Amino acid sequence: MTTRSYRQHCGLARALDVLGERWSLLIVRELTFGPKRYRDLADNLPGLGTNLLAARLRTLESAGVVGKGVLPPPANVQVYELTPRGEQLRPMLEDLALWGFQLLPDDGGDDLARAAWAALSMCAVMDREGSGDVRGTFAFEVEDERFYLSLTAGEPRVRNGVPPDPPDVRVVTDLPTFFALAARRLTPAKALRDDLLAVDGDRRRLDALLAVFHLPARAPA
Amino acid sequence: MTTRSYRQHCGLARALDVLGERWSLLIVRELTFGPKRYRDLADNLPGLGTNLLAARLRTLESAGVVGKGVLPPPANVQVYELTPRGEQLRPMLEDLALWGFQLLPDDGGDDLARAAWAALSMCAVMDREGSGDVRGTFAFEVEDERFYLSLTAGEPRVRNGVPPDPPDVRVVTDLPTFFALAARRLTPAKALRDDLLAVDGDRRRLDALLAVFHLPARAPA
DNA sequence: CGGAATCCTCTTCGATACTG
DNA sequence: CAGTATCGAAGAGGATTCCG
Repeated sequence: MTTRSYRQHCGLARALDVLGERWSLLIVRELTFGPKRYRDLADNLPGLGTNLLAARLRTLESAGVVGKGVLPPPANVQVYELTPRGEQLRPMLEDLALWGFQLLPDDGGDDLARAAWAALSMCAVMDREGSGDVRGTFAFEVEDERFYLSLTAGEPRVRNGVPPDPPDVRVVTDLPTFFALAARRLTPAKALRDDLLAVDGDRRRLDALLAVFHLPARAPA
Repeated sequence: MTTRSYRQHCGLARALDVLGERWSLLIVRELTFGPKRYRDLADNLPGLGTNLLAARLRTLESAGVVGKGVLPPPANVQVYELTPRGEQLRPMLEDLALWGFQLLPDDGGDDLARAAWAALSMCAVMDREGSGDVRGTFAFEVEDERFYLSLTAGEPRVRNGVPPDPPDVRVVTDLPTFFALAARRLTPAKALRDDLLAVDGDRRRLDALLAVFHLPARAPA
């Protein structure tokens, strides 16, 4: 498996030698949410064959973008995680996500959707335009997804799993409601009234959070 | 030719549906230097088959990233150029170029090298870290390449061809010397002494320009 | 059972030849 | 000059099997 190269002495071409193959950047996206095991990566990337996943991880590892780690006991399982060099890619992924967001159809069709992916774009917006005075840790449970958004210190971040410390707000909902809230087609108040949403903690923090999320408008091709 | 998609309702995945195929971002890179004809694109992207180039241009065009234009008379030839949506990609290309730069081998091997590609990274550095009080238009003639760097108003930019107005400084050199200057392994003074470089105009401006170009250090894999 | 290597089919890529 | 047509080679996708 001799890795293909553009053979150009150019930073962009070199970056694409490492990251430009199919699925590579989506693997990096998954790892921006925190360390993941092989199986979880495969589950979040349907269509990616197990042989390719292994090959991509090998390529990314030898380029110093991802590394293998071991979760602390009692888990003791092997996980893949971003190295510092991989973490450097986060702002580029966010920029690309915002750029691509304008090309997304309003209706997702039957495409796979994950709330954490939308949360990544939200972080990107807050990174770039500030998050006002919204602070705190927000734990989300959207169908089978568990992730949390921390706006405590530094940059906003989405991480998978449950927060290490009790969150300020805990939000339980389903995927359509989450997307409707993010797109501001629905207010938390109305979602609560219709029993589409459950909130633990200070609800006003959630209102404040959603007020900052003005994702860019979508423009059709 | 039904264009392949990741089928994920995610901005990044959508961006990669459009830009993630082989060669696409390098085509965009070429067009960041200004409008180009089909042949010039093909010449700068060896290894890219003409059928693929046509296919990529079609895909990029239908995604609203590139458009067809016609050069003003008497040229009257068809060119491809970035649309505003394509121009939005410039900062991401620059970020990726800087990220990939650290992975470039010191010795280019027998990879294709272009001075304009290095100039793109230089612009990226100046974009991010400021260009001090360096101002002006710098025309470069590096072997068969003609491009210019403008630091007049707004952001630094590299464009191919010759500047519309007479440049403040005109620099003629060869590729190894250009790279040595950019990497600061060589000073303009010494290059001039060794007859590797010719400068028209205020030479101190060139010194000032090169002083700003501290490209990131390269770290091997 | 999770983490991969193997096999096989299908699509895409890359190079050349060809056409308006 | 600006593409289209063609074809062998390489890569992707899916199922299955192998290892620990």
